[in-house]
Amino acid sequence: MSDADDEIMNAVARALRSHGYADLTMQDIADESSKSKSLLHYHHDTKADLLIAFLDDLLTEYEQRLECRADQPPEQRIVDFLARFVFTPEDDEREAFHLALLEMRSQGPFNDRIQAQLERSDRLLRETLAEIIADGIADGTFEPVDPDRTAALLVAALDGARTRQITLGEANELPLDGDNITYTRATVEELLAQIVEPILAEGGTLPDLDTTLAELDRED
Amino acid sequence: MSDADDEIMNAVARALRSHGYADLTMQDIADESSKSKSLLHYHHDTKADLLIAFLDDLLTEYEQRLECRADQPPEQRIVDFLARFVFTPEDDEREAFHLALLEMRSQGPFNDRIQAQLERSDRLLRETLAEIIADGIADGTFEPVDPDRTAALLVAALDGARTRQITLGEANELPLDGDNITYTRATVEELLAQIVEPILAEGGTLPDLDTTLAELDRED
DNA sequence: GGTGGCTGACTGACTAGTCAGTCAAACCGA
DNA sequence: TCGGTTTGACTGACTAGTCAGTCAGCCACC
Repeated sequence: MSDADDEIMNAVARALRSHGYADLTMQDIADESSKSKSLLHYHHDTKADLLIAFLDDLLTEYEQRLECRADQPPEQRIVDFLARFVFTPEDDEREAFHLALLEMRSQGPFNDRIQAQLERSDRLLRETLAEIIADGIADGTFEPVDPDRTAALLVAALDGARTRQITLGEANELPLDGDNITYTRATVEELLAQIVEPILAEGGTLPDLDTTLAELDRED
Repeated sequence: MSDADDEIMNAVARALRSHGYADLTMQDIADESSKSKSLLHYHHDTKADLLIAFLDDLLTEYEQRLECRADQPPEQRIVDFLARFVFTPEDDEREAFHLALLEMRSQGPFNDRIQAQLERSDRLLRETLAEIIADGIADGTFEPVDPDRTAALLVAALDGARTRQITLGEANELPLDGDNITYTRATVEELLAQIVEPILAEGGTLPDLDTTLAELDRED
């Protein structure tokens, strides 16, 4: 990608973050970059084209982050996978990213091109997780369960937790355990304890969530 | 609510359904009713006011549906609660309703009034579920678990499943068990088997999902 | 005949997209 | 190496169209 295109995509992200999808104008995007509105049309014929390109960008980057770490054992990979969904409200970047994505998702049913991108992303997410589970069953790490069903449940819970954390704003902390904890964090902890732990084969143990989170932090 | 206001709300729902929140105009809404655009402004000063009123309407009705059935035993109430989230793509009405809600949700972070409504709804949802679980623990139906945490997990999974089913369109069936099954159905089945069943006290059994779905169908 | 519900015609603000033209760097033949 | 030419990135000014919101007035019913 060229420098200019890169700057445009960053500008879209910033504009989307401060205006939201519904109120987004080409001028808003231009204002977030050092370039003019005309340039946006120079590189992308229409506003719709620009937004599709942005979504494609977003999802491609997202997919690339999923691919690494395939060499780890299944129990580490699954904790990794879940841990990647945890974030705090302070992580503005992440929150803005997923809010933009959520807005585009809600436009899916009205726009075939958006929907196609979303389906590609959903399939990859579920298949990646199902593969980890299937690998774990094959090598005896996990008890035999239906990988597709378990993956679908985990992905739904992670998605829901993220959506709620994003849309419920500042006050989204759950007053659990006497302490405040984010929706994503609480959900991942519960999923590990209620879903993943019980399917571990006799004698197996799960990597610690905090340790994994710290490692992921160091990587990025 | 007056007849006119009722007609306006229905028109908003229909317009939202065919145009989506981002492209919705006052004229679109007027076109879906037998009234004029001016009338919309006569009853609601601004477009924002109208949409807030619509959201309030939506959530109030939603909340009322939650309240009934408080006389049932906890294991029936929890299956009821989960079963209410199951729907098929054929159920256009439901799908449109939740799509509209999703679009408004994604606007929450840009609009305080929307966000306040969303928070009220989230709290009610989680508290209702937590209360069912707490009641069940108190009367020995369920093993002692943290009601708030379990409720948060269940609500997140239900929300995520619904969002995915809505946004992934026609091809949203999961090819599970060799047969196609909706995201919401698969998730509720898994939640019952993996989360609810395990916290049932010794000797307890859960009501059948299909039976409960049929009963809910008859009620509406 | 007055009042509340309602309308059509209108307007000013705003928006996506266009277009003619600028400018600097790359290119190229002598 | 120099002059001229082309090219691609980029811009400001413009246009046609759309939108929310206004307003004067209509009309059915009290």
